[in-house]
Amino acid sequence: MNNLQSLRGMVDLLPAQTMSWQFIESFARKHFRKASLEEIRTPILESTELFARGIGEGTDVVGKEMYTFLDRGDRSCTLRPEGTASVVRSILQSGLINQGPQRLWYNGPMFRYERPQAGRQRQFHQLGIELFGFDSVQSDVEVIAIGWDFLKGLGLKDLTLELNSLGTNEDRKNFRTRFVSWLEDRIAFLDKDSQDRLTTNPLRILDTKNEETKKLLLDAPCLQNSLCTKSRERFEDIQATLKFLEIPFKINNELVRGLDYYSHTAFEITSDNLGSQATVCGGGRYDGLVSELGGPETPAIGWAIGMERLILLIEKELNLVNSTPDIYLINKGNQAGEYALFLSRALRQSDISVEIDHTDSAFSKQFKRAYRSGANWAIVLGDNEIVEQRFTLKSIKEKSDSNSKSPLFLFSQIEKLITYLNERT
RNA sequence: GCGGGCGUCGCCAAGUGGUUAAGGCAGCGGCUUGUGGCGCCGCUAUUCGGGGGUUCGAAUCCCCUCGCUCGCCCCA
Repeated sequence: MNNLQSLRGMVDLLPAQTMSWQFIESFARKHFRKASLEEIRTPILESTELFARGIGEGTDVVGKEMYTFLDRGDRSCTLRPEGTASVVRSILQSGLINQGPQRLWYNGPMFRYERPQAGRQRQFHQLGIELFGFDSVQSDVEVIAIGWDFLKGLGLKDLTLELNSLGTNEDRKNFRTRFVSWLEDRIAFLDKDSQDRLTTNPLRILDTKNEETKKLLLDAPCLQNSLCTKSRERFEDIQATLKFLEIPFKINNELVRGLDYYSHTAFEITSDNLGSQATVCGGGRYDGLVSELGGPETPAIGWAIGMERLILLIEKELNLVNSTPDIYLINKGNQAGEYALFLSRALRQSDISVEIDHTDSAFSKQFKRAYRSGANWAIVLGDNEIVEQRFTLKSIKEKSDSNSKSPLFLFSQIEKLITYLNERT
């Protein structure tokens, strides 16, 4: 291997993959348009402070996963690790926040300094939506439904919607106090990771993978019991509304989103067809974020889909084929090459896609490539055609003998050819 | 940051101490100055991720290093 390689965790999207990406992106645009969401595009680079304040100093993302550096003016800059903080900053800066509720979507690269594995890269892409200015139960459910319908609409199966409520900041504070003191009494029975988290991020202990700790936690105080009546009723309303819409879900009380700004509704859509990183869509409500970043108190809710994970599912569950040209233009000889160029422009102007063979190699080779190109038709231009002022059209797809007697056309009759092709394809 | 697996041609690979490193795909040329997935013939790695060591002899054994990959952590 030479040393000109992409950086670790930064991957190229080769022609074999871009078909799937385009498929998802165009489906997303249609889907979001129907949901009356507008696209927003924000810079990839932001001030470090935005993420530190928005995501939370104590989180792993801010603590050890950010691509942060000083620019030439000694400002601390960070490649965005997620989209929400930037979107909030943008609507505050532009004043959109004062123009009524906002319904937005975005799509773009995000960066986190982690060890790559299946379904995780250092540069990855998130497709997300954010609604600002709504606090109703219905707005939560609409956001979930938009995500659910999007993934279902793509044709994916084996999806599970997992749901939890984190309550208000107040609820979580109360729970944290009870939970930590309960754990401190049993600290000796905790695994090492959980002991560490007791001081850094105790709520995440609920997510432990350690079997012993899991058993221990069965008797632990749970967040649900610390929710105030209002929070609890709200969560029940969410569930009832999802049932009304016939969107299946599973309550997962261990679901604790890793970013500080979440409150009330938290959800993930997972798939069995991913590796250990099973979450394809994650989101929730974050009523405190806008004010945290200096704006007016504004309720907000959204989600993000990991594009690479979605691609994994699409490639596994769907069968997309790369596009092929309509016509492969075989030509040999300098003059034929010039005519081929001329002809290709006329055809392309009529929305017919054409691939020209520029190799000037033996006709037999060019035919082989024509076949492999996947084109339905081949046009042959050589000395004979030049002399006789015509070209030969052959069907590649229908390989019958009659095609060798395909009609001939004068150069001046390109329109006839176009009509003919349109009728045949 | 911590574990496991793996690096032989553009791609997929066989080869586990002994003379010139299989094979397949793709590519190029020919059989066939101009007609189709096939067939046949020929060409394409002085070298096995990189560096050092052991040995008469290393792709094969040892050490170091780089990279990829899967998992932990965490998240999309």
